[in-house]
Amino acid sequence: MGTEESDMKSVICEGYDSAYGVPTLTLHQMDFFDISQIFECGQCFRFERAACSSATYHTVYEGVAFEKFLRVAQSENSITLYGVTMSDYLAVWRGFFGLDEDYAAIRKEIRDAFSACGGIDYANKISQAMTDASGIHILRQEPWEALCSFILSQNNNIPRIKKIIAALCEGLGTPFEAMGRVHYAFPAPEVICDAGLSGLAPFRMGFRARYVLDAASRVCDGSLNLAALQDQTTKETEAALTAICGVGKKVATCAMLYGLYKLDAFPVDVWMRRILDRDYPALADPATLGRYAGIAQQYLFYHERENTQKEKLA
DNA sequence: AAACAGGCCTAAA
DNA sequence: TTTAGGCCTGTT
Repeated sequence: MGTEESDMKSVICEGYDSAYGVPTLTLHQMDFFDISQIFECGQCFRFERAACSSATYHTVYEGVAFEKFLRVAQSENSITLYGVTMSDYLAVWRGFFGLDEDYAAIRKEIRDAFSACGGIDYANKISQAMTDASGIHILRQEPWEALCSFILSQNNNIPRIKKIIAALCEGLGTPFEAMGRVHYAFPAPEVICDAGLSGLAPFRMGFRARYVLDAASRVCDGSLNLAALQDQTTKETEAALTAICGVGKKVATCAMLYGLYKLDAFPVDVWMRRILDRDYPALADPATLGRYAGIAQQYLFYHERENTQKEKLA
């Protein structure tokens, strides 16, 4: 779907940052892209907002993905990636950020799908959410990391999920140096298998530890092949994932949307249940929302969280 | 202090 | 096939 074409819309400039002593890549004309929304919509647990004293940029995030550290800064209509060359960008970050997708076209398709389900009323409601959350992209994360992360997310809150994952990576992940600091890759399934329950204990996963371990052992013994699942249908993949102890429909759907890039996967958690019952009662099955249903879900989720936060402050 | 947090498992109807 | 409890742990 619109690969080269959508890239043409942004102008890419290679540069150098003397403060960090690293190459940079700046992408201009970034429509429908907001790192704050992307990293605060609950899809990713390893990126945090960083201090930003620059006059050029208003927001900075830092984190690790694909065993690489990334610092990314955003201004009104451009982003700068630190420590990134053009080949890094093409190999990793372009896909990670979903910059090969045409979000304008996706949004149109989502609106049409909602219209087909509930008429102009539903179309207008989803359009409102898409306007408020217009900078959301679904990240292409590592399958194993996403699966683990969402196993850990169950009956848990985001700050603690982040804390557990950070501890897990520090404890078992391979360290590497970048931009003057030490960072940690997400530990491979083999490492988690070797650690066993006792090795995982320091990370305070609680009852989720044996779930993570079961997932890891299935990957290690070959009964679960995450890479192969990328080519399977969403339904087949869900069956394979829910075979893991501690992985139900919701966790499996998150792993598919965020880790296997199945954009039609529509996770229904307690929040989404509430939203659907209240605003889209005629929508019996989210699967009818088409191939970008998962992105629609993300718009709805972010929009809802923003509004409830505003209510709290008021 | 009791309840809750972006579910899932198990036991019991 | 659907429905209650309980679950590790940390916060409010």
